[in-house]
Amino acid sequence: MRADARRNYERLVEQAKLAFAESGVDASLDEIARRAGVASGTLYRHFPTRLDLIEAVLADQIGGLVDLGKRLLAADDAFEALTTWLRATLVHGLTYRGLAAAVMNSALDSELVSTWHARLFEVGTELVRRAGEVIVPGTDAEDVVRMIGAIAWASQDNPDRAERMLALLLNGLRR
Amino acid sequence: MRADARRNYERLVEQAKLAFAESGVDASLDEIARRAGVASGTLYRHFPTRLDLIEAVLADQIGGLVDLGKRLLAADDAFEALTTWLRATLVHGLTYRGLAAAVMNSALDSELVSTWHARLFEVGTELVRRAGEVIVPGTDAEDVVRMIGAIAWASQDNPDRAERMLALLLNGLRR
DNA sequence: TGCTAACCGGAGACACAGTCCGGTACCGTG
DNA sequence: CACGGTACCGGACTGTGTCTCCGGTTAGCA
Repeated sequence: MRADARRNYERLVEQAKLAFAESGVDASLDEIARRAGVASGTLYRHFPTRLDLIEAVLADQIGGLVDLGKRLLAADDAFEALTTWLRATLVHGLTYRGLAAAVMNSALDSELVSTWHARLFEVGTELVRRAGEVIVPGTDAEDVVRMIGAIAWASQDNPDRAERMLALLLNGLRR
Repeated sequence: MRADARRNYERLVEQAKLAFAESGVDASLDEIARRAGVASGTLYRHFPTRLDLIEAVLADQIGGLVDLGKRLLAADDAFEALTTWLRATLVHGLTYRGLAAAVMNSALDSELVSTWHARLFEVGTELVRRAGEVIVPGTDAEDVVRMIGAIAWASQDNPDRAERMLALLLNGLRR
């Protein structure tokens, strides 16, 4: 990658962070480009879709979550591990307004796309399966993962509500 | 209302039903107007917002749900009544793709708006409160109502998933 | 230093929600 | 029945945002 390209990439990620924090992940891409001092064509070249930009912005956070998930896969208490992962993922989903919707609509429903979020949810699915003996029999792992996305979506701007909804889900998962 | 206005209103509702069934409630309003043989200005005059059109299309269904809810308020088994309402509302939320999102984003988050859906959810909130002695203490009624919306949102096009998620919620509500 | 391909800027195409003004249709009254 | 007035109409137009594409520029390599 050329120096100017790298510079523009970094500027875009930086301005996207600010814009997402201000008005959610649905912030205008043109506006982000303008703030970064690049043309909109440049933004699309680096980030063909909005999710690409989102994931670039959240790369560190998602990477950390995937790592956490992998560590939890080695934990003894499967339910506790699952709880920790669910909570961490829920908190992640609340990072920016609209993030849960963007991810659920793009990453999970486009089975052709391999994304960071898809990897994150794979780990989660594995944690659900591993807890299989201590949760309600027949629980579909993907259901649980989607429930977290749904809770994040329904409780945007309200971490307390998110926590309460998570408690409902956890209670519902118990045998 | 004049005869031509009534005619146009009915045409719009009819075409909206078809368009929503085809491509969800996010179908282009211009396209619906075109299909109804009226100008887009006419559509907006009758239905200032998309939710107005949605509710006109679903007036009968929502009315029936509100009636059901009121009947359930008189039922002896509060948990059973709540379960019935939650399921009926969830099924309603799956009527059209995107309906849950449209409703949750518009009706519940705009506290200034009195809509059919707001009334539906009021009844639900009341049913949750009424079941207070048989569900987890401290359960926030609005949390539960929003969970239904969230489940509908996360399980679009997949009634089986919706049912499983509802089961998780119900299990989570039990003491 | 010169060449070339990676990369850029930004005008423009496209889609859609929503507005507004001159024209038309309907309905009520005489 | 005819007329007048207002409810209602059509559709051109505006605004916003996503996305494309072509001529111009820059960076990196030989």
